[in-house]
Amino acid sequence: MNQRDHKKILREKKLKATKSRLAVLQVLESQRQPLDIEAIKTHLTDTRPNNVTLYRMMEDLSRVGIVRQIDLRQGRAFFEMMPLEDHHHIVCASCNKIEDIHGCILVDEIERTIKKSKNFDSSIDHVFEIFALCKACKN
Amino acid sequence: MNQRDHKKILREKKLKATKSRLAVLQVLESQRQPLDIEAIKTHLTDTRPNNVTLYRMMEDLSRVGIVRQIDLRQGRAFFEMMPLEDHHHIVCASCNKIEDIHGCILVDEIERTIKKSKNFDSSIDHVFEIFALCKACKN
DNA sequence: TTGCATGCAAATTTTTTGCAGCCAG
DNA sequence: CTGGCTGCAAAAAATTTGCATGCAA
Repeated sequence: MNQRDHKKILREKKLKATKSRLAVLQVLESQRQPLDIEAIKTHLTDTRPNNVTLYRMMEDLSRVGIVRQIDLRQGRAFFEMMPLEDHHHIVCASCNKIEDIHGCILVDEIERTIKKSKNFDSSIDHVFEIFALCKACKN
Repeated sequence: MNQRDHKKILREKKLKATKSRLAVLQVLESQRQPLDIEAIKTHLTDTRPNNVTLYRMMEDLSRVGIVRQIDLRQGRAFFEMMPLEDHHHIVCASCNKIEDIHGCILVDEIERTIKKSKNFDSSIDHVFEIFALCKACKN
């Protein structure tokens, strides 16, 4: 994904392709793991949007499905690019190490679930995180 | 689950069976849906622990696995009794309505995932929430 | 040009910390 | 009795709001 792609994606969602947004998307893309607001700022070199802007940005990007919000039980929100191929995380409850879960088969499960639901008939997004103690922290 | 059971559960986890804790467990048990700190207080009739106490309580109860923490993307933590038979939720991204997902088959998926992991070999807990727009909010 | 985006200041909300007093075991 | 639990005050951290200015389309 290069900058041109991100511009296109933003435009399709009726969001302006501002420098800040493109920079943030670049960071999320390259880091390949959930980042909180501070971490996003850390990785931004030139353009350094205000925290308020970042919060509003992440809200907008989440709403239109360009990024997704992740809860790692650390008292604040984390974000990552909405994955093309779905994946999730195992999080160490002690040192917060994150390992990706690939090849997840939840799509079918979600389909089945929605079909049985009485209030819902389609899903926007989902989260699936496993919390555990990593081998290192067990000692 | 009556009060005697809760006492036993707390003792087994080396936590004292105080009035506050028993009252909170009673609330979580009877409400059968994730509650935040304010909601827990609302449902407490006589004993009304301080917010600080509630935060510390939920941390302890989560740590030992009596309750589990849920993220509903509402900017604060929700809690529910750790379910005997695993279940999860579909949450409306607009009105926050919650519907339970029963008969979830994630246990096997988690087993498989942990087996493939290099940093982890067992799990404490997991979350699986689907976010969607409910039929009412789609209009 | 025009309205969405951003920055700044300030407020609000959520969660944590320190310390003194309390009560379950 | 005694160490874990709780309350109160206060601080810290995360997130939101209002308004003036800026910039993408």
